Amino acid sequence: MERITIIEIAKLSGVGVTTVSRAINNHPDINEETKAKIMQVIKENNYIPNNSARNLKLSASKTIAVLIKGITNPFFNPMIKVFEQEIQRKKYSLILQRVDEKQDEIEVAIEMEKERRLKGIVFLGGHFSYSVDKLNQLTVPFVLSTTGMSAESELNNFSSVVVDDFKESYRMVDYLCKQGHKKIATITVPTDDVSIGRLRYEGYKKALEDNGVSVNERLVRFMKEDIEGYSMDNGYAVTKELLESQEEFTAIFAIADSMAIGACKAIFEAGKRIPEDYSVAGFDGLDISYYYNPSITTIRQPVEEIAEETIRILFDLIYKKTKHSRKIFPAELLVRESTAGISG
Amino acid sequence: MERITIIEIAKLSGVGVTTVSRAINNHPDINEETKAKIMQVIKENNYIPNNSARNLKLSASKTIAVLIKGITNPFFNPMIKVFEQEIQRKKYSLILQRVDEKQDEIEVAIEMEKERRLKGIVFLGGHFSYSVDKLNQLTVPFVLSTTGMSAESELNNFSSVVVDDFKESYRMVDYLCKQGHKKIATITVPTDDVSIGRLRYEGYKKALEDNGVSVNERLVRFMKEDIEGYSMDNGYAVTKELLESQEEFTAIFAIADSMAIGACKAIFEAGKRIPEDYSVAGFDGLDISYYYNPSITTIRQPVEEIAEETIRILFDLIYKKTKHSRKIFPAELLVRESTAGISG
DNA sequence: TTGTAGGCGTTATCAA
DNA sequence: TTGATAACGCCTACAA
Repeated sequence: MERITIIEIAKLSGVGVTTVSRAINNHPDINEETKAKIMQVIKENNYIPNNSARNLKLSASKTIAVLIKGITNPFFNPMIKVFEQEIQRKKYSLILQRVDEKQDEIEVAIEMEKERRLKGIVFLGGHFSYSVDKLNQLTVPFVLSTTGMSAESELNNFSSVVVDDFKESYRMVDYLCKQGHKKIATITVPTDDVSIGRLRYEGYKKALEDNGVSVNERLVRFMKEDIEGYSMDNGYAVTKELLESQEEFTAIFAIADSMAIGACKAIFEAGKRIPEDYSVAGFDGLDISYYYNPSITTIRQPVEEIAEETIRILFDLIYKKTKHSRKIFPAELLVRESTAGISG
Repeated sequence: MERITIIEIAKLSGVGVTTVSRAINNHPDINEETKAKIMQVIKENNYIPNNSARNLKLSASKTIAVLIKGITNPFFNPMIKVFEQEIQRKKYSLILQRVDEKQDEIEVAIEMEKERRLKGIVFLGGHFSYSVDKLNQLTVPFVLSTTGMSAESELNNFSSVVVDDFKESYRMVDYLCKQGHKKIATITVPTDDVSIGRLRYEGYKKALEDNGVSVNERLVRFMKEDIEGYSMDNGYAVTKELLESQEEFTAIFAIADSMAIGACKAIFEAGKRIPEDYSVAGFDGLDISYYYNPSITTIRQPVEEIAEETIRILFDLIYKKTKHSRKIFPAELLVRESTAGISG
């Protein structure tokens, strides 16, 4: 099976390559009959234009790339759906690109921009390490969506749509405190981590502090490095260890729903009940946090709205040449079955 | 920020383009010093080779494409990990390509093969509709992994790695029957569906039959068309309807774990218990089926092994020019908390 | 309405 | 060890 080019098609159709090109790309100046005939020949020979050649020649294509760090995270699923839908509605096409945990998303983006002639980029998840000279290589507009950022100073340099991880985390832990909990464990990221996990951890600490509870280091548990981060397995392993340590606690706050579910399993295995013996709280608002038994108290991020706003901003950037804009969505505290108040 | 080409780099380095190309691609015949100098210039100018031009020129690249139908399905997560790992180990690079539910994966593959000069392709999930002339357009080796196939006759025409969905489904329902269940409901795919869901449904019917139970149409429930297929939401909605129908049953077999979880929720909401009032069984062996409370009885597909075998076969096809080979893995019946026997 | 020819950025051939 | 140059397949002035 040899590859067939536009030239063959032209010969077979008895026309010039230009005409074939016109037929393919729906150009106006072409006789309907010749076009039909050409399309016929194309069908018969299973001709498919070579995209590399096309991209090489074309200066721009109507495509948006969405780079996802952690594509296996179910948190992104509803967002991806919105992206597909909205981008299609704008008659653009979407390239979904997974970025490895260790990969530098900006480098990937730079390369993609050249190869695919992108019109815009969405960075989904991960932590955005700021690097001016790299950023400057990105010539097309981009928006950060649910991406962690470390310092305030960075905020004005690019567009982003996020929730306030610190504040929302604070809200959850504050709620637990108000419910009478004083010994609140947490499953969080190692202290050298700089992702959103870090912000959620800070919120935890501040909430305890404001409620007159001092942080008990032995109740602060870090994700295991040798298990996939933010996974049920990790939450399970950490909680199991915590339970075995005999350190007393009445509630546990996992900085992600997935880990909260792992925590539940460990608690059940220890023969304890939720929420009678331990309250469990998560973060994100995954579907499974609702379906789990007991349903899990969590902070729901408005993922659809975030995704929609991300696209809106991106296209504003593309068409209206607007400046960077930054949107922080409020999240929602969903009190469900996995937490209860305590008296005493 | 203008795009910079190899020519600029050549000028800046005071050499010819060929030399620059050599430096980039680690060709042997090049002076180390000039190479170092060129690399320096490249760094300084943030030059990145244009992949379109490269692909256009190159006849082959060491890349494997994995096309996934339903990328949001957590079932594929562990498989993707294996693919990444194994393909990297072979010094190949991997392109993960999501395929829309409505898209024709073969067409996508054909286009990708031309554009990216693929060495091999893996089709993950979905249903493989057989089409000789399309298949013939695929000039590189490919393997179907956990992909549904409708007729026996198709089996010998290409390589595949699967479990026997019919048999494994049969095994589960047979187990339920042996546990004393006679009124077993199922959540399955609409009858016009031709995916793996179909095979699992057939297994259900056969098992009932062999156990002397006739199929009660009112206990055969189809996924809702207006809700995402194979989702918790779908399992929930269907089960809720079933419960409200007052039709009696003692067990429910969902052809996917996700739907089994939705079923559990509906049952809990109705104030019933699992497994005391209803047994619930799933299929796939997702992590969450273990973590759920109660843990869910399911058929675990050996996903890692399937993924490894898929890659092994693919590279055999590529290097050894072997003929099509077909591997069927046995799955495992995991009896857990969500099912119980009944006496009656 | 159609065709010719030049160029997109890269690599490979061949000669120097 | 290096460099000029011809492809790779497509699109688009420009010419007819």
